[in-house]
Amino acid sequence: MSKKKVTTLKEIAKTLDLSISTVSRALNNHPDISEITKERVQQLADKLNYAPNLFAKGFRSHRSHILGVIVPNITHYFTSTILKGILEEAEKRGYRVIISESKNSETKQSEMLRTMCQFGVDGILLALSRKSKSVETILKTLDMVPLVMFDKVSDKIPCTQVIIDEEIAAYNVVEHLINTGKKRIAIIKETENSFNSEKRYAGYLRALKEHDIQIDEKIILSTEDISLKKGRMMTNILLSLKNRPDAIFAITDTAAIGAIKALHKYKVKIPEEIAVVGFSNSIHSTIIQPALTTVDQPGEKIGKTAVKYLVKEIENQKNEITTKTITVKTNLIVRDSTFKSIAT
Amino acid sequence: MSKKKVTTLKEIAKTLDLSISTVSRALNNHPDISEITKERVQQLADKLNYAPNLFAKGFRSHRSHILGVIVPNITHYFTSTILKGILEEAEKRGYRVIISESKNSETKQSEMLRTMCQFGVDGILLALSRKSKSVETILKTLDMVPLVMFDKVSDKIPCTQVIIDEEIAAYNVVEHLINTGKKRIAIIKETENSFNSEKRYAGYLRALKEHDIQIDEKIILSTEDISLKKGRMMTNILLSLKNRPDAIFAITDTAAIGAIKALHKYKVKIPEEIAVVGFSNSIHSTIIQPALTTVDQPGEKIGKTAVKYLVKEIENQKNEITTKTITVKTNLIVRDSTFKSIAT
DNA sequence: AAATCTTATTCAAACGTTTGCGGGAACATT
DNA sequence: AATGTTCCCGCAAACGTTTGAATAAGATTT
Repeated sequence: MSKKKVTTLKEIAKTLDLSISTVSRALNNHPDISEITKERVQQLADKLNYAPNLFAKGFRSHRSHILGVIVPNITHYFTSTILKGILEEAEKRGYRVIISESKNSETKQSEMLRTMCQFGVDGILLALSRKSKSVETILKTLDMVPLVMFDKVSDKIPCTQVIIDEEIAAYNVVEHLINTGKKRIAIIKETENSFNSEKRYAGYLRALKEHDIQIDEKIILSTEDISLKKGRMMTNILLSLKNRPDAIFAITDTAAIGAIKALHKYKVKIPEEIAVVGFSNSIHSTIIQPALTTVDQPGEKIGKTAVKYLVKEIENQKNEITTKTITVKTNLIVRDSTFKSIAT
Repeated sequence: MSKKKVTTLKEIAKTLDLSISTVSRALNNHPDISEITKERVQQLADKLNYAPNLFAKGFRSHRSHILGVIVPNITHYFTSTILKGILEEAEKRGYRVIISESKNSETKQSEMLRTMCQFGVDGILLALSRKSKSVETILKTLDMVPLVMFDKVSDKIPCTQVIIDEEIAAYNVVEHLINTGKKRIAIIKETENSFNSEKRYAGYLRALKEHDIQIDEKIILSTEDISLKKGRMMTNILLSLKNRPDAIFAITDTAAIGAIKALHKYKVKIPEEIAVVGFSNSIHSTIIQPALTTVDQPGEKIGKTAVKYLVKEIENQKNEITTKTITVKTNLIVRDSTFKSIAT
């Protein structure tokens, strides 16, 4: 029964005995139109529940007021908080958002960039899929439509990027561990192809150096596809060392939880014997026992900021490429896995 | 530098010395066009990277090939898995998806329905926000555009609905508890305005009745806005009873986790003294100790099914209202919180 | 040889909106 | 009375596509 009886400018014009253009201008508050006709038009429009045909509009103006978002996986909690921010900010600014999952496949990602361009989005927000080696497609879309990257970015792409202060965050983590008396801090990180992991690792190294702590390769563990299981496995390795670490910094909350589970199994006391820190402040971090010390990444803020910059670029006529990098501050959240509060 | 140098039919027509209509028909594989011109046109189109202007197309055909999705909260894991399914199925069928969060506000939900209609989506997928009392706006949009509801639905709205077998799932939960020897099964549910909670409660009651177990109002607890904290509070109440339950069925995983935390605090053995079951198979359920027995809801399948039916309705010319209710099967996942496997 | 049918193509209208330009009316200025 | 201004408003083109109807040329039938 979808009777699509939509009102158009023509109808309003006819019943009010005006021209279409006058009606259009009246509704757009054009100065050429007298107040009284504006009033008449507005009233009838309201009564008839007039809504401009977005297609006709976009068709003429070459503006869709749609933003495209590509992320590896919406199911990931941190990602979903970013999306929340994106949705809110976009909506506030009169944009719709279409979302696609690249599922960590580079070919899928490229295809999506292409179809989104063709679809006519006004701009694209992109979080890189893992192992995005070739930036060619991205560069190509870059001169089709404004692009802002967030979270997972690459310095090979000249565009504005919204990220968190990975290096500083990691530095703070390690410094916190040192402050609680830890001297032998292990790290569980990803292999080189993860941009974020590398930066966190850099923060780890700097913190150790600045606090005059020897770096020991034996307790620097890398893995591809980091996960809970991997965190557990890596921790098992650490436990088998003659010279065990007294703290584990896992580059990811899930890996940290894996670490905690492994420590539980071997009845290692957390944090007394070995402290554990994660990264992300995922929802799990308060579920696990002991509650996990971690780095809170303000997802919504990242999303909002990214939209803000993208819209600015869209509405900026000059069409210049901006390559600004915006860094959003993180927060170290100290919980029982590194420092037991009196309450417990 | 966004040089929007897009190829149009006109260009192709001119360089090939054909009319625009011929080119259009050639690309759409119209039988009137000779094979050799079709070939010529196709080749040039490929070379020039021609992509039809979606606005012009939608403008004429009144089809946007966009689906609108409204959910209370994308951040909720179960919801995000549904979205994943929606995205995948929609993409496969050539539709884009725009997503909005109603944030459990009915007014926001109404507004979104309105703006989505105005925007020109071809169909809407809706998960009701909590406490959606007035279905008026929904009914109104219902005769503007095809609508399919999922997860949180209402029987007051005549449309196809994709849900899970809440009642049976709950029945299975309770039966499982009975099979493990439990005789005094408490339930932590939501107050009446939650459709799903009511159905689960019905399953609970039926299971008890069919197994000749007395229903005891003292261990039937309701709360508004169920949460981890509420789960913990309710459990505290249960623990304070003279006649404690030997199992707790929390209508929600998070509440179940709250229950487990409360039980931990009072050193109650799980499952020996009190077993705990949740509902959702959220990611937390394997993080918590002991791992939580829960009901797995196939989110992706729900999403895919919903899209399937919506698209069918969109592409069905007859425009009849269908009010089918599709029930997707759930799976009881037994873990340590009700039945310890030998391994542990 | 005229009429009819095929086949391949073109014409032109239409979708709903915006916008530059032009024009008429009213009013003020010379 | 002629000119200039200001204020409102209408005309018509344009955006890119699809599609029914018209056309032209060639093949087939009468």
